[in-house]
Parts: sequence; structure tokens; C-alpha cells
Amino acid sequence: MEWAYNVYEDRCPTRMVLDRLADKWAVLILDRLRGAPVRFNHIRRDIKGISQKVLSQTLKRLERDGLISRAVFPTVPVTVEYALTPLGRTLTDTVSALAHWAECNMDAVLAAQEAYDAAVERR
Amino acid sequence: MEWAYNVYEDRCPTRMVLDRLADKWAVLILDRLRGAPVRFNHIRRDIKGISQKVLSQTLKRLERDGLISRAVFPTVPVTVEYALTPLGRTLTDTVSALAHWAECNMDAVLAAQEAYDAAVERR
DNA sequence: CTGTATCCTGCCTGATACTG
DNA sequence: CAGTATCAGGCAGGATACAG
Repeated sequence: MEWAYNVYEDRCPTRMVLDRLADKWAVLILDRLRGAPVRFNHIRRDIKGISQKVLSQTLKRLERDGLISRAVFPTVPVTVEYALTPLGRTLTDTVSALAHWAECNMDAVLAAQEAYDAAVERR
Repeated sequence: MEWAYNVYEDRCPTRMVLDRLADKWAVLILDRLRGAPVRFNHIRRDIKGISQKVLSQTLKRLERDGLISRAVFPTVPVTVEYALTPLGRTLTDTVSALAHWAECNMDAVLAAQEAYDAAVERR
């Protein structure tokens, strides 16, 4: 499969979309939402190291991009559930493949880094 | 396919790897290198908008991660060719799938953005 | 041609505090 | 619980100049 001609162009819409996807937190969040809807602080607890601010920002961006939905329940205090939209669901396999690759090839990458650093050291 | 338990942990090696892949320029470069080896300035010209510095940094990181190789030819002036390593080649399909998704669903995302912005406007 | 070095600016982020 | 507002600091990234 080939990309369309304009992926390499600056500011083409495809690049904009790619920009969103090429984000660590977005990838983790999209994967986290693969199952049932999840609440804000639940995601926050699950994805270690993400700040409230960044989580909020990323969720908003993903919602704006139509990848996730936001449902507010008028409980006290309020409950908000995030879930994948149908569009977002078409992306999960791809995104998970990326993360899966990271899992599987982590060792190879770490070994390569050590070899590289050792080679630099010797110079 | 499920991720290993620790993807959600902070500073796990998998996250480190994911960090590298979740980079716009890295994705574009890896895709650009799918064919024959390419020289530095050739990549620079092809990928619009990338600066010399960022290209240099990203290439070095990808080389350190064992994803691409760097071959120096003692011509005058010197010629340097970058190519995918076997390890890097195992990643191209995944990375290209991501970019392909961006191409195919660009319109849906843009439409979602417009709808979102219009909804915000109305408030 | 293929980079590195330096400076400088702007944005991103964390920290903190506050609101509905 | 689910955010927003504000501020300060750091670091990524552009511009420019220079080197091998």
C-alpha cells in the first residue's frame, strides 16, 4: 500500500491527522478505551505518569477529532464516561499493532542502543 | 491481541520504545526509507518542513534504536546513505498502516472537527 | 554534502489552586 | 468527580554560522 502523494507535504491535512496519532498519550488512551467506557479519573489512575492537565487536553483533542465520545451523567458528583466512537474503533487495531511491536521488539531495541552506545564510547 | 501488563506503567521499556515511534518525523522518515537507501539531503528535501537539526537528531535516534543504518561513502564531498535495518523493516507495515489510516480517514476527522467547533460556537 | 555548535524564542508541561 | 485557570521553568525546535 502506498501513501497518497501529499503525505510529505507540509501542512497537508493528512499530516495534521498523523500529528495527533503520533502522540504517546493518545496511543495509550485509545488503547485503554478499547473495552467498556471509562471515567476520567479511572484513565488517570490507569495510565501512570499522565497529568490531569495533559489527560484533559488529550481527551478533548481526541473528542474533537471524532475518535472518542464523552458522556455526562447528572449524578452528584457528576460522572463522565469516555468511549471510542465507531471511527475511533477503526483505528484501534492499527494503534495496538504499534504498541504490540514496541512490546515484542523492546529487547532488540534496547540491545541496539547498548551496542550503539558502546561503539560511541570506544571512539 | 493484548498488551503486556506494563504498558501503562511509567518508564517501562515499552513506553520508551513507544515514545520514539509516536513521533511524526520518525514515522515519515521510516516510511520514506521503505525503498532504496536515501541520502541526508534527499530526505530533507522530500519531507517538507523538517529542519536540518531535527532530521539529524531523529536519524541519530533511529540509528541508535537499531531501526535504520547509516553508510558513509568516502567520496568528495562525503556521501551518506540511510536505509532500514531488518529490524526497522519489521516496523514499516505497522507504521505505514498508521499513515494509511490518516490518509483514508482524514475527511472524517476534519468533518468531526468542524462539527465539534460548530457545537462549541453555539454555546 | 553532511553534519555540529550556538543562541534564542516560544510552547509545552508540571504544580498549584480553584470551580461546578 | 471532573475539570479549568494561572504561572513559572525547561526544553524542543528554528535560525544561523561554521566544520570535516
